[in-house]
Amino acid sequence: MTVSGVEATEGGSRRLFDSAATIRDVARLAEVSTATVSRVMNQTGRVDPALASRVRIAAAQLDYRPSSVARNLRLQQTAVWLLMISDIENPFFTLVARGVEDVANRLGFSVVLCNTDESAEKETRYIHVALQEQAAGVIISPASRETDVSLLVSRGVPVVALDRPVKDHEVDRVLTDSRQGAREATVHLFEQGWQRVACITGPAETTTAEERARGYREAVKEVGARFRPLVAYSDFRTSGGGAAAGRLLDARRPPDAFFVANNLMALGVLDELRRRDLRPGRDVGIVSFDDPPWARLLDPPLSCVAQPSYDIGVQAATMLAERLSGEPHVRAKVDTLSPTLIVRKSSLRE
Amino acid sequence: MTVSGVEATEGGSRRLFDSAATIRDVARLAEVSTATVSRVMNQTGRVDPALASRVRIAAAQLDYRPSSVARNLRLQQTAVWLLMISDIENPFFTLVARGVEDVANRLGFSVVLCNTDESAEKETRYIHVALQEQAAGVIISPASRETDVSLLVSRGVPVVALDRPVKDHEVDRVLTDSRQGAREATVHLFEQGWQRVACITGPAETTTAEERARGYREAVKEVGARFRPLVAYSDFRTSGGGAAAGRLLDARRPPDAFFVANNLMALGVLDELRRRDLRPGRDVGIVSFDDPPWARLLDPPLSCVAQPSYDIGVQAATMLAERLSGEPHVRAKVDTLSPTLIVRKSSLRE
DNA sequence: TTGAAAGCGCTAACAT
DNA sequence: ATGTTAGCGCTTTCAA
Repeated sequence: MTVSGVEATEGGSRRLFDSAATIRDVARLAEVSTATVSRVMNQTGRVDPALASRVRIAAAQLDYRPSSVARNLRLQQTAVWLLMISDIENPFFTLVARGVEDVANRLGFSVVLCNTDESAEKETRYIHVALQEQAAGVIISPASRETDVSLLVSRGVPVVALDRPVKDHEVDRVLTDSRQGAREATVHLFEQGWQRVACITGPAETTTAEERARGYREAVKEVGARFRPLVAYSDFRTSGGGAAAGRLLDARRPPDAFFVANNLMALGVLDELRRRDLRPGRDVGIVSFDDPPWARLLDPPLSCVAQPSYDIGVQAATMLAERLSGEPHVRAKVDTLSPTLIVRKSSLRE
Repeated sequence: MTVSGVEATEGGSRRLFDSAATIRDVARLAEVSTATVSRVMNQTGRVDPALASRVRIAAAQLDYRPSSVARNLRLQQTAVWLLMISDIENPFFTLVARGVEDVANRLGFSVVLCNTDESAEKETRYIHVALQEQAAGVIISPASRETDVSLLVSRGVPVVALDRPVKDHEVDRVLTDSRQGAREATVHLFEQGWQRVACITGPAETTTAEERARGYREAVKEVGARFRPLVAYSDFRTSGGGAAAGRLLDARRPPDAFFVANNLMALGVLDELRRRDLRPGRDVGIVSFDDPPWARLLDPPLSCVAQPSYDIGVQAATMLAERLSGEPHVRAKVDTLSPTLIVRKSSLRE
């Protein structure tokens, strides 16, 4: 933006916009040096109370707000965190974002939300943005396990991985025990008497997708099911989930139950089931990862593997804050939170 | 963050982190002046092809990325837009955000998402952030009609209001015709034979809440209903919607149908109905504003007044871009989009 | 076409 | 305790 706009007119110039007061304006008005103004504003160094109050009055009078741009340039650091999430439309991530934001704001940091859309390219772009804008720290839910944050790490920008780990093992991370959640959900479905439980998971590049498929496979083995695990890889999106369910149901031996690896895909699966007049709890069993706000409202209500989304955000933010204030040399911290199986009617047999 | 970290050790110092290459490093390596490097990087001014390629090679070699912080300070402007939305958990706003983002990115702007939580205080804080960070422009969904963006306007920062107008009438805005949508929805409910249609709307400070209540009232009058309009003011949140529904249903003469002014509150209302064993389409009629992704999945599916959310974002972003490139003196533009009533089973009588 | 140099607004080392 | 001043990395005028 143009902070101070001056328009040339016949015989002179006219102010279009107020221009922001600078530290020099304040210094002039308070009849002190800019150094003193800086000291007063930042509460650094000792300043005579009389001078200090003159400065404060001048600042107020001019509605002075320090330019963070200039400050950042001088300090070579900002108070901004970049939060890169893979899908802003996924309620799991919006809740995580809230957790991050709440902690960050309390500590005086601003959070910039970036949508990577599970795209490695967008991800790379945003990593460069973080570098360019001198982000103080980055919290990222990586699009794939190949996501490379070494650029950030080598420049000394603390990184915390969320939901999924990154290639670089020296990066802090907060994860959900996907495997365990998936296993519980699958075992539960078998225990309810469903015979052929299938799994619809996300892209194979993501560890969450793999771990959830793995937990499912373990469960299939554990209960001694007499069929090969049925795993459909999809994309963690609504449409993908529906399509995967369609394919599975069209097979020669269709499943009679689904463990779906996230809430967006569950939406698609449910849609497909409805289209085929298959009622959860009667014709098919279904459990989804995540516990979106609408899960309880469905008829029948949707059984879920709930993650502590908000807490995941809080935890990640806390870790980042520790890195920023603490020793840079302690080993990477890993925090694994446990999901909870919430049994509702969609997984029970009527 | 500390871009270049040097740690003192016994008898020397050791680099901890790579430090970013600056324009001077590139100039030195390419054996040209910083001015030339700048000209090459920005494609401004003519530069001898030989020099230019030397510069490009040097830049690549050093993995040089211009510091946007320094650039912003020099130019007194950034390429960042602030998008202030009132609730990140509301799918309406996340879709809007996508629309804004897509346009912004195409034009080379970054979008910073800020959550105001319908709080005037947070809103004010973020307005100051925008000023301090020298945002190129601001798109805001104001918490109330008292929201004061004059600070931005007077400093020449273009503002576009979204979903709701702001006090200052000279601000561009893109709105949905709430009144019309509400009227249609209410009339539709009456036409289906529901007798006492109530309205659950948002905070009275917001124009959307008022307009939706107004459309409802007009409809009540229009159909010649023999009762005073039943309007419950709530907070646009899930819990608030449920509470409002509870109060209405506990009254001496409870309603038999609801027009709910947003999707979050509808979630709460539906929850409350279920708790009371009131089935939409059989015991009560219900239409909600917004068309969240889960609306079709409910049983019965939820009738909605759908807004073109994504397009609203696109439109707002386009307006902002026009302001940034165009004459600052044209009058405020207002764009009002029409919502669409989508009839599903929740509003029909079985 | 190219380079030297000023300056954006701020902080901090140094001098007083 | 306060002021002077250099300089963060960049763009741009001005001079060559």
